[in-house]
Amino acid sequence: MPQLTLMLNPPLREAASVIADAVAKHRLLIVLGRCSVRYTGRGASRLGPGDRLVIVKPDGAVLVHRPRGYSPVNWQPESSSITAEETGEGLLLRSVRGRPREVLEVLFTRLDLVLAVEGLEDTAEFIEYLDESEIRDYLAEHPEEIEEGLHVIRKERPIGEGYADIVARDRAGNYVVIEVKRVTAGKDAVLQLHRYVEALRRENPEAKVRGILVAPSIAKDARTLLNSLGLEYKQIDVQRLYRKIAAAQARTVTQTRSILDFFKKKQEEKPRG
Amino acid sequence: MPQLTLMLNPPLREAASVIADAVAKHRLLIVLGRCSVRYTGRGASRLGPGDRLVIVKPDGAVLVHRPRGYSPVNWQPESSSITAEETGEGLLLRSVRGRPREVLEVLFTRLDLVLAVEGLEDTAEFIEYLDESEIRDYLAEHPEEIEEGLHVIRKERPIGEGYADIVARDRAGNYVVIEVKRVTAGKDAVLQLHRYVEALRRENPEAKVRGILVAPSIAKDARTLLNSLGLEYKQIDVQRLYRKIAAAQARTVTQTRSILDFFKKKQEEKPRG
DNA sequence: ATTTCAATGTCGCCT
DNA sequence: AGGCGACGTTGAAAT
Repeated sequence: MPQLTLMLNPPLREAASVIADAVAKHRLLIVLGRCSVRYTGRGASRLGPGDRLVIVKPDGAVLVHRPRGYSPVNWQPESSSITAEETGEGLLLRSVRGRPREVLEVLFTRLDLVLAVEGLEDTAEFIEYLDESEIRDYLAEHPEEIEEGLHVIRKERPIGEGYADIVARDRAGNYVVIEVKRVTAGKDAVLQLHRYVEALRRENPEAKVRGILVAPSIAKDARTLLNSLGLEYKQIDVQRLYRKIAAAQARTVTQTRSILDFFKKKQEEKPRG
Repeated sequence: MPQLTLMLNPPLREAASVIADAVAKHRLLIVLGRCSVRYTGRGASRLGPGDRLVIVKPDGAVLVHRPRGYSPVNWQPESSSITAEETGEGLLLRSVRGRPREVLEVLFTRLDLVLAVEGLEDTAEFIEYLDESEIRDYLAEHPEEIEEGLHVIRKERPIGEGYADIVARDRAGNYVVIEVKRVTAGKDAVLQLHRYVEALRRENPEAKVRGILVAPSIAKDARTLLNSLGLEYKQIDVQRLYRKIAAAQARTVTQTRSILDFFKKKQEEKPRG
């Protein structure tokens, strides 16, 4: 059970030592109060006084959140070194990152709440489904989803400066470079594919090399660009593929972290779904 | 002054109504406790039980933070609709986003702290310096930093599908497309420049079009690609440019949000720096 | 609403 | 440590 050290509306001086102690002992620290923020590093920013929530994690990550929005207005990644001290202007929380050198300073002029938490336990594994690699791996196993007669040579093939998702040969023996996207493909995806096709052509000047962009949809301009580059587009239904992936895994040995877990739990949740 | 509603180690049932009330009234909500997390939407994820910090902002943004790391393990952007209720399994906090449809569920089995905050005030303007546009604008005014004799035609010129940072003519009358980066340029930057050069060539088949990538450094492979595409690279010293930008602004009319403010404050801070 | 691009992007993987 | 690409990228600006 986590142990809490809590202060409500503490004087700055009193809070300073508690905060300094908390960060020194790598506790989770939560501070709510009125502050100004300064950041200098890769970029630079200033933020005048306002009520904000500041979080310092046991690993040294710092987050400054305004009352609105998903993203912190300022932050510092893990392993920043942190100090806290009372100055003439207020309570200064200072976080310094080494490489690249970046400094984040939060100057509190009023504290509403200071909370230090010790003994947090969180060892659970974070499990993600439905990412691009799952689609890519399935399509590599089942290239007929893209085109009949495709024979996969390899996945994640290093080509030139990057990696082609899948390289295959078609029925006629031509090389086929396949780029997979799980979201709408833009021209960046088209150019990525183009680059791999060109690189493979340079490697095999005698061979014909096709390029197929596989995605649930494609932006209009990206489609135009794709056509002009002589590339092809194959639409896929991501949801349908996920179901197939789950079904395929159901037929194989039980795996941990299987996409099956995802559908199983969905099932339990909504027996009528 | 913000008003706090605080509960320590509250029973789930009791907390449920407080939490539901807080989110309904768009208060900042901070919850610390043991929970599991499920997300389904563009992707999908599962996270087993562990101690976490959950934040619900007045605008409906939701953040689930583990004890380590900068980024939330799960989240929901602003304007998600949120409900909280006690179920047989625990206290379920549910956030639903409309388009795209995404559902985030946090199931608490133990609560260490529940805090609702009303009346947060934060109207200060967030001021950023040293972003790309500042470099671009300065270079457009001082193209000699890139090459002697350059004459800028325009900035942010729409070309093909995007915008070239700067388009100029060199001493020989050739078109010069300039792409500016404030960080190490990768091949994406090279390809971006290449695309603009090609587009301008199509627009002006008779003209010679050069392409210059301006960046503090360039990745090795990106350099190779750049060379093979017949493009050029001009190194810049970003810190030196910033100083020049500040100096240039010092000579012009006072502006709000000037980079000068940034250096001024630095000066005050370190009179001997 | 869609497209495009920057970002203190962050994060993970690989060399 | 550097390069590379995915990300539930997010966010802003322009069309």
